[in-house]
Parts: sequence; C-alpha cells; structure tokens
Amino acid sequence: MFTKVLVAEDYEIANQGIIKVLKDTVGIPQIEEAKYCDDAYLKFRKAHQDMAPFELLITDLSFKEDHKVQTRTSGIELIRDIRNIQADIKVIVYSQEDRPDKINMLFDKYNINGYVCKGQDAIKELTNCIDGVYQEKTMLPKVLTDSSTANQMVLLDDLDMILLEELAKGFTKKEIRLKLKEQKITPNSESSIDKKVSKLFDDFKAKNTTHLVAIVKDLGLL
Amino acid sequence: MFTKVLVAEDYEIANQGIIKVLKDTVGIPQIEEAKYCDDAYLKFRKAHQDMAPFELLITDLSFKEDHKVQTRTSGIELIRDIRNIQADIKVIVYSQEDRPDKINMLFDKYNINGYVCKGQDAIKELTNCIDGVYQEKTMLPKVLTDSSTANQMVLLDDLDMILLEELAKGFTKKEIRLKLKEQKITPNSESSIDKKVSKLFDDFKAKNTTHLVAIVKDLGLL
DNA sequence: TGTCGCTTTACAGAAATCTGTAAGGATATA
DNA sequence: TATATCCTTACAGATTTCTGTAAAGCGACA
Repeated sequence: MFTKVLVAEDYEIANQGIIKVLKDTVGIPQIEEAKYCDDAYLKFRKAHQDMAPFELLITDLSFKEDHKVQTRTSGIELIRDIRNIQADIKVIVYSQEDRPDKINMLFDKYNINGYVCKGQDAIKELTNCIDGVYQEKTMLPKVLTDSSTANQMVLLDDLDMILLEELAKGFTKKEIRLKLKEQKITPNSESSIDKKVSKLFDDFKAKNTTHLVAIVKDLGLL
Repeated sequence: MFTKVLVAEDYEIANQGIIKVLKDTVGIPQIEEAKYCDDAYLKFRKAHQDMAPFELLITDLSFKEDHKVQTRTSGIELIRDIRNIQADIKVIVYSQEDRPDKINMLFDKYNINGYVCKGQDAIKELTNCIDGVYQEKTMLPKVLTDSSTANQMVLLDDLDMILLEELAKGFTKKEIRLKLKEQKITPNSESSIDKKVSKLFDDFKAKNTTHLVAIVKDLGLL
C-alpha cells in the first residue's frame, strides 16, 4: 500500500475526516495535510528534493479564497504544477463536483488516476479508490460508470466550446466571426457559425441562444 | 447552552467532524445525526411527540440523491417542514454555498438563525454561530457582513425573477407577454418587458439577453 | 478525369431583439 | 384644478437571430 500521501483540502472538518480514514481504515503511515494549494505544492517540492517523495496526492478542486494571496487557487493548477515535477505521481481528486463532463475532463486532460464524489458513501468509495489506484487501475466514480447517465452525453469539439463561451459573453455572431478570423480558426464564416450553433440547439434541445447558454451553464460545461 | 441538537448532513466525513466539534468544543450532551432529510424529519417529529424536542437544527442545503427515494431532497424543504411542527426551533444552515443572494434568501424567506460557510475556519465559525444563536442573535456569515461584497448587490423584484427564468427557458418576449397576461401579472406589455430587461442589462452590465442569463447563472440567482 | 460525399460559404427572408420617442393613465401635491 | 412625476403602453427602425436553399471547395476513389 502507499506509504506517503499528501492531502490537499481546505475544508477543515473534511480534512480531518479524510486523514482519519487514511490512518485508521487504509493504514497509511505517513500523511501530510495542506489547506492551501500553495502549501501543498511547497510540501510536495520539499519532499521531492529530499528524495522522500509523496506517492499519492488526494486533492479537492475548489479552494475558497481568503486573505492569503495564493498563486494557485484550484486543485487543477496544483495537479498541473506537481505533475511538472514528478510526472508519475498518482492523483485522486476528491470533490463535491458530480457533473460527468467536468469529471471526464479531469481524466482526459489531466490524467488523474481516480475520482471520488463527496457524499454519503465517501469513506467506502475513498478506500476503494485508493486500493484501485495502488493497483495501477483508473478509478472512475459511480456517476461515470453508471450507464444510465454516462451515455446521453453530447460530444463538443474545441470550436463548439469557443462558440458557447463567446455567446455567453454576449458577443454577436458577427463579432465572433471576426475574432475567429483574427485567430485564424476555421471555419469562420457567419454561415458556418450559424450551422454549428444550430446543431448545438438540436443536441441540447434549446429553443434559442439564450436557452442554449442557460442549459450549458446548468450542465456545468461553461 | 443547547442540550439537544440534530445534525442533518449527508456527507459522511463532514458529518462526523461536526459532531466531534459539537461534543468536544461546544459541549453539547445530546447530538443526533441524519444523512437524509427524511431521516432528519422523522427523528425530529418523534422527539417532538415524545415531549423531548430538539432545540437546534444544523443542516446542509444539498443532499445528493441516491437509490433511496426521498420526499425531501434539500435542506430548505427540511427547514420548512420542521418549522411547521415547531415554529420556534433554531436553525443553522451549514453549506458550501457562498453566494450572498442565495444566503440572504434563506434569512429573508426561511428565517434561519445562522449561516456558516464550509471552509477553512469552519470550526471556529460554527462554534461562534452556535453561541450567538443561543443568545437569540441572528448570525450572518462573513460574506454578508463584509461590506466590500455586501453593498454591490442588485435588488430584483418578483417580475425580474420571472423574466429571467422565462428568458433562460428560451421563451420569446411575445410568449412571455402572453404568459403574464394569462396569469394576470402586470405590467405585461412587450414594451414594459423590454424596459425591465433593459434595466437588467444596465444593472448587470450585460450586452444582450444571452449575456444577461449567463451572468445571472454565474451569480447563482437562477 | 469525373463524380460522390462532405464541409464551408454566400445569400435571402421572416422573426426576434434592442433602443429610441412619444402618448396615455394613475397618483400625489400645491 | 393644475402641475409634476412615475409607470405603463404604443410604435418605429436598425440590428441580430434563425432557418432555409444553393453554390463552391476539397479529399477519396475508381
């Protein structure tokens, strides 16, 4: 089993709870905690320099901001920076977030090894997840393995995301067309943009642009 | 100090943490917990029938749904139902939510006695809040007392909210006008609706309807 | 070379949005 | 009663959205 683990979680009460589980249930001897991303990063770097690196990072995604100025404010940035030092570190994200698309993104873009939703069975799921990751498995949370929710997803390419973002920012299609042209992104005719957006209307069953943006915001894609 | 408290929180690890704080730091002798709103309600009703009522409810807002079918799925419904039995019960909401408008709504519409944001100083804030509520005070969280964020709020009336909701659902202003007329809500001319929405554009610095809905969704007002 | 299929683009028209101005109605005050 | 103010409504015009059709561009392949 893992012998040295770092827990990054700003929510004090949960923080203590996780450590208790790691210590008592999983039986990990060396556990360190951090309430800020920057703290976590520094602890990690020091351990790595001292040739006693952590084997696993368990991190939340959102860290509330307070008086302390932080260079890193989200778990994603923490993962990115830590992977730059030690590419093969195992990472488990442990968050409130339960929207499939967001979680998928973490596996796709950041190659995390496991994900656990905060919730009723958090203790069991967390210990399962740690076991699996230790055996080199990729541990998806229930929301992704559950076929009833996993299949009805809409696949969006980069341009789709750009269009949704720009529309949500209130730009007209003419303005978006010019932006795309400046950035040499094709297709960039107003007609193609219309077509793309119309397809999004179909995909998300939206009546118009406003409705589309509202739906996509609710799904957490924006 | 309170002698009998009910904690409703589905997130297992936090649940245990809160109870530990109540027991060790605050020193409350009788603490019961519930992971489901329905459970909480039943425990509460039984205690009330047995003439040994709870004096304080500490509850989360969002409860993840799972296989169990629940009649109540959010803390708000729980508060409403419990207040119907025992109107003077003290209620502290303890949630992730940190958007001023949402929290304000809880104080205005549901007369909660205190609010604590899950976060770094949760333990201290929670004990403070319990002390204050015991002294019959209304305990606002930092996000509401902090003048830097409290003042720049936009006040929305019922019609504003209706318009925002309908626009987010993709209805045209003509359709909205007809709906308002059916429900005998005035003003309901397309011109007045235009004016109202234009004012919202100004208030939220939105370029158009789509932008407006995106902003309002981000603020958590919809 | 030709043609099939796909994507991109051009264009056009009906509908909706957004922004003005101006008129009508209600209320309060002198 | 007269006047001022505020809210509601009507209307108009420029712009944008949305939905079609049709043409042009391009790679695959016989």
